[in-house]
Amino acid sequence: MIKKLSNMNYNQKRERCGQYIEALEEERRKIHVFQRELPLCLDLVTQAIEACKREVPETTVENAYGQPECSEQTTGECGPVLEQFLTIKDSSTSNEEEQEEEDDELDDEHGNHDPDKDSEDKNMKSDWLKSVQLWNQPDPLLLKEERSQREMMETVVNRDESMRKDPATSGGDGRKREAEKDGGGRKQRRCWSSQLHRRFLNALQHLGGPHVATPKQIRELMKVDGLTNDEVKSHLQKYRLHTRRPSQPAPNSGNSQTQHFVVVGGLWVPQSDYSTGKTTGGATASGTTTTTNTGIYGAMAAPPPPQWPSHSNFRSSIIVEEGSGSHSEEVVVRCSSPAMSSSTRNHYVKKN
DNA sequence: TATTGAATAT
DNA sequence: AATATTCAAT
Repeated sequence: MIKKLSNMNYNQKRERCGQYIEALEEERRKIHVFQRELPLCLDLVTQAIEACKREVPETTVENAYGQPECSEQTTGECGPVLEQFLTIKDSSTSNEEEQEEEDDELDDEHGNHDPDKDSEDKNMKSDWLKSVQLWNQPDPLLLKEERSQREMMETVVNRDESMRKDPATSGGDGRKREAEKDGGGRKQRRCWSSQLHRRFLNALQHLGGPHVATPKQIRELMKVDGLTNDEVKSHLQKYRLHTRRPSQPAPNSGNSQTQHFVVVGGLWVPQSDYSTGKTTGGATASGTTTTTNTGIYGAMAAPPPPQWPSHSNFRSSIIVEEGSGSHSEEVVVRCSSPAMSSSTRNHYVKKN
């Protein structure tokens, strides 16, 4: 009896998986059109499909008892991905959402099981862990090993929640108390972790570039609570500064401008950052990629492009569209971002 | 007043 | 260099 039941159950689930795969494949077909704009998307969907296929077809017999779950308690890697996509599927086809999820997801993945990375990446990892709360919470002494697992899981599940939770509220002493205590003291510095910065960039992207994005908008898009307008403003200011045309401060000697950039929503971003280098299929936007590339965020540690220190978060340079093609092999991808169209301050399109 | 960008200050 | 704060303009 029970046997039968569970069997049924399994078959059902299996069927569901099949349907799911179909759905995914359809989705992939759709996305495929935007291969250039959403290479990561494509990649992820592809991966998901593959993962599903891997899990479903084979394990017919053994799994009858083992782990009938296809989408629930899946083993490690597949789980999160599936859930992610399920969510996406549920929330219908909102491109922006998708994109956002994408990025986060991507980061997670890289931060977790990318094999080839060392010193730099260890930093990344711990950083990633620390920035589960995005703020600099004073607990660098905990062992990463144990925590990593636990927190990773937690984070994957309700990553967003934990993020927008107020640090002061959740046990840690935030900047608040000190600030309150000492009325005249300065605010505690906000540390822009790469995660935070990523969200920043993301928002920027959605808003159509640093020139059109406004601090408030950015803050709202980032959905990181506790984050202040002023903080964003400051960060934005710095970003803009560093993002200007590298003219004087770049004593870049014979640096061959071989950096490949991608314009996405008005954002110039090193191709490596955008396509994460881990492209499957032809997703690589025009295969110029120097495969050695590594980005700050994901699994890459590329040499600082034009003038940025490698430890810096800002790796993109905004360059207003101009034909003066001094950059040899730039790839221009235009991504119709919602904010691009609706913005009173679109003056950034001004050429030269 | 609220928001913003630039200039300063730390 | 990276944030915070101040200031003037909108």
